[in-house]
Amino acid sequence: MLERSHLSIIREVDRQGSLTAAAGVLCLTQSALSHTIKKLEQSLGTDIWLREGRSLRLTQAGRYLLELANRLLPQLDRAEERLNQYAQGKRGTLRIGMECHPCYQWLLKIVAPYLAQWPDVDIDVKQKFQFGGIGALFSYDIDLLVTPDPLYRPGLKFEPVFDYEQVLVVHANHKLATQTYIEPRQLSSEVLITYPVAVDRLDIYNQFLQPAGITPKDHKTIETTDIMMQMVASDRGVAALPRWLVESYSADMPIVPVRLGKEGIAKQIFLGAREADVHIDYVKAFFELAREG
Amino acid sequence: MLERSHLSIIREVDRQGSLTAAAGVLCLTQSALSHTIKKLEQSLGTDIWLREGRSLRLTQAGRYLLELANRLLPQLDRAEERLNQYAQGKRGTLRIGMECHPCYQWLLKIVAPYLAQWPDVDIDVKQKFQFGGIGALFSYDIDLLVTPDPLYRPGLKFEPVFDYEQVLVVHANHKLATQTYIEPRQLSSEVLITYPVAVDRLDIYNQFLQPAGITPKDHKTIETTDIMMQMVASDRGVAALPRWLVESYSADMPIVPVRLGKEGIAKQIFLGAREADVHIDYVKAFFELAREG
DNA sequence: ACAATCAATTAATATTACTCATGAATAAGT
DNA sequence: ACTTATTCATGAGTAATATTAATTGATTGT
Repeated sequence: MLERSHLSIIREVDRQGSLTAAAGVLCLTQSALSHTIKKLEQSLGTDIWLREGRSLRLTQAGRYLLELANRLLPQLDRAEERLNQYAQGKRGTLRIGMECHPCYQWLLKIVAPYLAQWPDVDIDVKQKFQFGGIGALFSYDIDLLVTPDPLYRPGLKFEPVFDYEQVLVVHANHKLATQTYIEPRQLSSEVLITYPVAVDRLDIYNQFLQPAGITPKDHKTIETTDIMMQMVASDRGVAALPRWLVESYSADMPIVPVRLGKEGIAKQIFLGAREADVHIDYVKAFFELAREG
Repeated sequence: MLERSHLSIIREVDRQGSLTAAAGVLCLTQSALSHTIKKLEQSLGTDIWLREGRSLRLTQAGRYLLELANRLLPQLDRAEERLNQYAQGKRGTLRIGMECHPCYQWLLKIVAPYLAQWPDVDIDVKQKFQFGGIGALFSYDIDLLVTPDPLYRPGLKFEPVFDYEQVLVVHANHKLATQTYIEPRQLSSEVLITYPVAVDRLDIYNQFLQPAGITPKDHKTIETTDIMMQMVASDRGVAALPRWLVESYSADMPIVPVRLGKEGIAKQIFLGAREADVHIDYVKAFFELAREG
């Protein structure tokens, strides 16, 4: 079998011009080299060098092998270098899962400085999971999970990364726009726009409408935050979103936030990872940036 | 040091899904494998697999190594094959991939004089590629590619080797047989016979029918040129083929070529190879013969 | 709860690779 | 022409490494 060491020998003999010199560079005795190449030539069934006096000249097969060595060895060297980076936690791919539509804007703010700080780490964001975000973490489809519902299970670690208030967003001229806060029944005549996820995972349902036994007049689902805001801005319905997100849009659009219930709905977003991974440098760094941001 | 055997192990464990099975294929005991990979992981300083119960899952470093293995091992295999041929006094084997059904006839014309000129070179023709002809070139499954769609990428070299006109071939008594050229809509009542490849890779579709928004009455696919010609000769349908090919059949069969559109469809066939190979004398010679032929 | 399967471990053994000492051939110096 | 130095090849002994067989512990499926 043609091994890497054989290719190294062929390259080094070519560079040094003699077995003895090559042996020195390769940290072997001349004898060991001589034995090795003899065995190699036997196993290949063809000579690699023509012995001319006390010097060597490559055969055709030898030239071919030298070419191969010059092509493959650098790749192997680079691979080892990279593996070393993996080993030291300096390089990797962070696959981030998002279970929270409006968090995307927040993530972007974290990712930019992160990429600058960790140039050898790639980031990949996924938003669909067959068995939920937790399942995706366990099955190694993702490495980090951004979610409002942490599920504390052995092997996983979650940490709150930011708090916010979930508010109702309505058109500036909407009849609810001037209220300090609204009650559930005031939504029974409204069109509610939400992201397309299961109803029981929407805070406005499970923390506001359902306890009061209210359903809105109509319920529409929209994938993207931008479009959702525009629907609200054209008074086609109301939506429940983070206050900070609403405020970032309200400068450009006729929309206003209204508190949901007297106390408001307080929310937290968590960042989760497999416990086994949290000690990795570039994972740890992401948590730190997330905590600050 | 990352050796070839390590890459083989990583690839085989991935293929077989378990150490025990891989050990069988690699002619090792399970224990030997376990020892080897443990040592490898230690020397790399990073795990390659996560042990989950009794199964293994690749880490990021492992996935990287698997990729490396899939890229390098075929090259090493190929090299050994080649050295074996050197050992037997052969120059090598030219493995030619064909991505163009009717080019087979053209190839045969080149191959005959080539074999006479290079008695020590064997020729092998392949027609199916898992990841396309370009992929087959990169992964060293083939050395030359005959294709109508050259993809100029670093490391590859393509050269046009012949031009021809793609024509419609119809039965001699067919109503279209006497036309100087035909328009797309004239095919809407015809049965079109093509090779079994994706529609968007057929010139008659993407250069003739689709721009005009026409589809034929029916579409049948046939593997072999001979049968296709016989179908046309028995007036069961029409086909689009190179003019020179049609003319080589038209002496024996009642078929005639008809121009597709006023200007006709001009086509070029390219011969491609890895840049690293084009200087090899017997590869260069093939290019030269192809250019002349 | 049981049998089956898999990976890890241990200790003994076999194989391989290396070194040292030496020899034969070649090139260079006097 | 005769050293002298250098280079590669060889053989025997040894050190290093790889492999095996047997066993354990854990996990999975029935």
